[in-house]
Amino acid sequence: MEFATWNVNSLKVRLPQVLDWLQNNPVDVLCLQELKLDQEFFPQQALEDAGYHCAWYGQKTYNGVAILTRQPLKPEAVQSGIPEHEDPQRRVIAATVGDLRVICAYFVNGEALDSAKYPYKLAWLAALHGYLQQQLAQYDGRVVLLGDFNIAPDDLDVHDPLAWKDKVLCSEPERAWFRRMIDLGFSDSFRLFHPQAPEYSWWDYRAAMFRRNLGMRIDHILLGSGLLSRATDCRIDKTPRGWERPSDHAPVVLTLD
DNA sequence: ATGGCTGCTTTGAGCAGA
Repeated sequence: MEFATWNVNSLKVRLPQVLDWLQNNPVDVLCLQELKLDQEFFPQQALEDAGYHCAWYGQKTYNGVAILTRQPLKPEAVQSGIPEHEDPQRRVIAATVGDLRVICAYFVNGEALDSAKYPYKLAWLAALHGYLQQQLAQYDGRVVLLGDFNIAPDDLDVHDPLAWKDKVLCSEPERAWFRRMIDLGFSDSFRLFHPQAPEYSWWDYRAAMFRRNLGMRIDHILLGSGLLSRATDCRIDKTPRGWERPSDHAPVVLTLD
C-alpha cells in the first residue's frame, strides 16, 4: 500500500500534473496541500474519472487540503480542521482509510520569527499536537500524518544550515514541536530508510535553486507506532519538480506492506 | 544580493509563499 503527500501550489494550475503523476504512480492515498481553491471548485469529477475518491477542505486563494484514495478505497469518518480549534485557515483534513487513520496537514509557514504569523504557527503546532495525541489513542497508533510541515527537522535537511540557523522553518521552537510529535511514537518515514541522505522536498522558484539542488526537506510522512513494522520504503520523487511550470514541492511516497 | 519566481487577487500592484 502506497501513501503520498504533495504540496501542489494551486490545484487549478497543477491538476494535469497530478493526473499525469497518478497515472505513473497509482498510489493508494494521495494527500494534497495548498489547493488554493474554494470548496465548490474542487475538480472532483476529473479525479473520480481518474479512479480516485476524494475528501477535501478547500479555501479561496490560500491553504486548502485534500485526501484522494484509489477506488474502491474511500475516505471515511472525515474530519475537517482541528476539532475544537477555531481557525479561519483550512489546513487539516483527516479520514479513515481501511484500518488506518490518515491526517493531511498544511502546516503554518510563519514568515519570520518576528512576524505575528510565528506565534500563530507555534499555537497551531500545539493544537495539532493535542489532536495527534487523541487520534493515536483512538486508532491505537495506526495513524499516518502526511503533509507540508514547513519545518526542516535537522541541519541535514537544509542546503545551507548556517544561513538558515534560527530562521523560520529551522528555529529551535519549531524543531522542538517536531521532536514532540516524534515523542508521541511517530517515526520520520524518510529517515527510516535514508538516515543520512541530504535530500530535499522543496526548492525555491528563484535563482535556479532546483537546478543547483539547493533546497530543504520540509514535506514529511510521520508513521504511527502501530504501523512501523509494515513500512518498507520511503522516497522523494523529484521528477515533477523538473516539469514545465512545476510546484515548488516534490511528492514524498511511503510504502507499507 | 532581504531579491531572485510563482500564483493569486473585485486587473494590476501587492500579498504570500518558504
